[in-house]
Amino acid sequence: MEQYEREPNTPVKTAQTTFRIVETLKALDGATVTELADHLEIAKSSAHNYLRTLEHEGYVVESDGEYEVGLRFLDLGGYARSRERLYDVAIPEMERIAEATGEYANLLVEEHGLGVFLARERGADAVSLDSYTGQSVRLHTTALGKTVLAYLPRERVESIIDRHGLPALTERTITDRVELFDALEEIRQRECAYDREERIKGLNCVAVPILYDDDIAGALSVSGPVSRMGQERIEDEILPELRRAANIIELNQAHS
Amino acid sequence: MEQYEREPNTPVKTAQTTFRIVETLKALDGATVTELADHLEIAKSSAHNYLRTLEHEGYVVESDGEYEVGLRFLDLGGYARSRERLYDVAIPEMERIAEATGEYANLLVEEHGLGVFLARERGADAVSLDSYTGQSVRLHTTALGKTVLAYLPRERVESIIDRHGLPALTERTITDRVELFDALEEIRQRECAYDREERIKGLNCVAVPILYDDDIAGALSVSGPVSRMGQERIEDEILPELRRAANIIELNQAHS
DNA sequence: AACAGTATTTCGGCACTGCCGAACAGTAAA
DNA sequence: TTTACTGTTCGGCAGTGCCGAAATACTGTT
Repeated sequence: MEQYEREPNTPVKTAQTTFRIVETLKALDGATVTELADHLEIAKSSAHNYLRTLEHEGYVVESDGEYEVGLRFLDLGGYARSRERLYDVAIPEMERIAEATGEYANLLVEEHGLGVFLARERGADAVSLDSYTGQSVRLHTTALGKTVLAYLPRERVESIIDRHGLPALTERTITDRVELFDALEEIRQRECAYDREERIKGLNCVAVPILYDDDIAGALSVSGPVSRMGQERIEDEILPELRRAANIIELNQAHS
Repeated sequence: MEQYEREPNTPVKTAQTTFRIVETLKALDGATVTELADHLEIAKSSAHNYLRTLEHEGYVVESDGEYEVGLRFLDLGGYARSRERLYDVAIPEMERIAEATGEYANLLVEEHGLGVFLARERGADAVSLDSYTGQSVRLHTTALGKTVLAYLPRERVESIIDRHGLPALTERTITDRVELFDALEEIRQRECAYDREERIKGLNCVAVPILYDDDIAGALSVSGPVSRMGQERIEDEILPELRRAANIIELNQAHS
């Protein structure tokens, strides 16, 4: 029996707080020493020491009192992404989709039970939403994520739900376990997933799986405003485009 | 007198080693517990504890013994980038350049004395090089970086050199202080910078500055193989394209 | 099967250091 | 000047990161 969760036996607590601090800076969209200390309930002096070292290491930037997440993380993140072969293979196809549909084309992979947007290609008519490349999202809140879940072994899905729960983002988000598994079953049969304003109001999304030797490698989607994402257009124009792209990507992934 | 370097008075050493570990994972392109311990000269048990906690926090991924930098960093990095207004403004112009020239269009900003590739747009003929979005590079090794240096106050440049030195990447890299300052002077007069195989052999690059209220906000460039980047083409086709784009970007940066 | 030889993981104890609270300094408003 | 708020320094204690050794798991080989 493979294990999906390994608790560290002797966790390095300082490393954990280090990342808690950076994540808090992100959540607060920048913070001062006292703001951070208050928010994390640690001494001001401790917050001060952490922020200063992080700044010195180049992972945090400061401008008159406000500390911010630094671009240095983009180096590590970009490197991690560059190692994903799926990324290179998918980009040209995504450009085609974005051009053909005019909407956003999105690529997502799973890591540690969360979905990570590996890439987004912007079409001519695409509305810019408050979403960015690299963003990690709950899998059950997007068409992309549900697609990935649908093709993951059931016990894996269970353990992901155990770990991350099923929090709601809009009133349409699936928050019930059995409801989710029903949806996943449907996705497997239809071989595509929908997101009808489950993550962001006014935004619809269709996704198809990208497989690799029967395993799920990621998911590909097109997203756009509800007004332009009617059922007819999805079935007649977008889905064929997505399936064609997914197929090419699957074939181009070298079986090493 | 503004200070550009602030040594933390009481550095959180564990936070420093945490990042040293992640950076080492990147440098070694993945490592096992023992490889990491050997490389950093720490006890295997310590390496083990760090890696496990980092994995548990989601910042490192493990697959049969090999630990790797995780995609989680892309979330922080992508967030940091999304906060840069320059990014949004520049993307459409960079797409135009990439399409018009067929080469790579690149955008770089400075942070902590290093250059960070905020974006790269790929043209039709662009050769893929081992470079990725977010990569941080030494400023003196690229046309983009030299452009930024040229428009930075002199004492700032001095302190950057003090901190990061002038290491060579190819035999053409500028490694001499006065030579560099001469080059910067020339760049200011020409209002553009060249990179003739100073960072990567076989690769040429032209860059122009993007200013914001007389301060340097970043630099924009086109890069391609030496064979296609002759002086005539640069001056007749590429530079006008770059200057036009830089101008539009400068105007579109809202002066708030 | 038994084995060596490799790796990772656990364990216990010491020294270090991360943590806090209080004192100090610097800034802006009253 | 006083007040109130920051950010910063300092010293001492408790917690924990660190190491080395022992224990366990994994290979592939004989």
